[in-house]
Amino acid sequence: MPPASDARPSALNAMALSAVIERNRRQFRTATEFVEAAMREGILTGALPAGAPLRQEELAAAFGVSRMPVREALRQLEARALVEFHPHRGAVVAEISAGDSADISAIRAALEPAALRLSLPRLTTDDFALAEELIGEMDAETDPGRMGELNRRFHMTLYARAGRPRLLALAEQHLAAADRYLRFQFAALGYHPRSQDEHHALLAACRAGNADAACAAVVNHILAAETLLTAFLGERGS
Amino acid sequence: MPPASDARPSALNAMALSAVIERNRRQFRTATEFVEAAMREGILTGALPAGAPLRQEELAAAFGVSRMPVREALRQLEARALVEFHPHRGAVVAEISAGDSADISAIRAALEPAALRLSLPRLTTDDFALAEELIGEMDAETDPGRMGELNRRFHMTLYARAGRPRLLALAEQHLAAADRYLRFQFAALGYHPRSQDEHHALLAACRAGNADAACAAVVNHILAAETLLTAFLGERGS
DNA sequence: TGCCTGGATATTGGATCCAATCTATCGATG
DNA sequence: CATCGATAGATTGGATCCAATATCCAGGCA
Repeated sequence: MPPASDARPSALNAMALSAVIERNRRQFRTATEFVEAAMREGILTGALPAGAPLRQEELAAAFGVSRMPVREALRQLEARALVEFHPHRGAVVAEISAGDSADISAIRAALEPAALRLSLPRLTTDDFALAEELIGEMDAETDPGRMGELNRRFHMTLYARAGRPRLLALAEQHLAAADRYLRFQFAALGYHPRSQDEHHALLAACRAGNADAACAAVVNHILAAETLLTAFLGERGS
Repeated sequence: MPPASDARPSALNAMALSAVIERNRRQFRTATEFVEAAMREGILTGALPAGAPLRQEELAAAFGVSRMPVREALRQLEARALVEFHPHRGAVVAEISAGDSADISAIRAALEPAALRLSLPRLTTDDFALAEELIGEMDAETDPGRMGELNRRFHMTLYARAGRPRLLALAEQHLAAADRYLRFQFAALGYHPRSQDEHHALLAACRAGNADAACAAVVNHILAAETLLTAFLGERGS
């Protein structure tokens, strides 16, 4: 049953998506790619909140295409566990939960140290400089969306030299998925300053070339955020 | 005219797919699910070889459906990196390469120990018995397809109690992807008996409740296969 | 003779149309 | 008055149809 009153708020606020839409209408060769990218960004940034019903007709109208590219995009997102299909009842944005958060954290805690260990020996001083710059930008950032983006770029900068495209894609995918949760926490609790300390510690270990310490720092960083978030989600009973 | 001089061998041999098709036509609620499952199995089992062009019309005819479910299925498989789209040139089964194999092995070597570590404390004697039975079946198996299936079930049995659905799905997905490569090696080199020793060692460590040893055994097992395969693929220059 | 150009063909990408089915409202009945 | 059932509406799943584009082959030209 939908939330009692408020029958169907048509949770798709075209407003939130319009920014994504307008930005890069021409950037993609096919409409399907465009719709897929826009919807993924919409889900990850929270413009499409968890549980929101995704009506094909509505989305098609919002994107100015027919239902078909929307359907194909939804299938791709289903394969990425970002949307769920219910037979003849349509698709909804995948729900978030404490269990799912723990799941994603476990995956991150497995993938990211592996990527870092492969990448670390090949990182250059330019990479370190970029990573440090990104930490600095995070200090000044207040918008959750930009913060997530900076955090993701910081992490991926350190992993970038791993030379394993699939591993990196998987890591980035789950880093982005974690963003959904971190944004949630960010909005409720505000920015946790210890995170920045962890970023500095991680970068320092990388600069020192200490792979074990760096990997430990990454895992610690991931699990610390997870602990914080689990407690928060647990309290809300969600 | 479709046949013409048969310039393109139409690498899709409906013969190979028919087994998959006939087996469970009724099992799926939607045609898209059915096509997606059948094609995924076809790719992973090698019935659809790497590089094979996937003509929508042809697949639709083979499955007895229209092009639309095929298109949606192809999009899902694209998201799983099993097929590649070339604009206006169609989709092909994703190529295999030494680099990709190393990529998948790196992912497995990261995910599977994590899953095992979570699962190990909760494994029951029944689980161990099933795992041992699967090893036994592998001894007698000669068909590469069944062998891959048994190997996958053996591994997943040990991870099953991790209680992390996404982590397990990801692990199984990459275990299946690795199967594509192992089948390749299997056909060329025959079965490598040391693999069974590794399976026994892994199971023994699990039974002893020694998480560190078990994880080390898994990683060793994965990397040993990878080393063998990389050498083989490297020789062929693929 | 070799290369470039142009048209024919095949195949995909996208739109529209139809059928199946789930939801919801409204009415009948115990 | 509550509960159950039927009918109407909405929405998805699938099929067919049209447009856009890449490939292929033939023919002309340097």
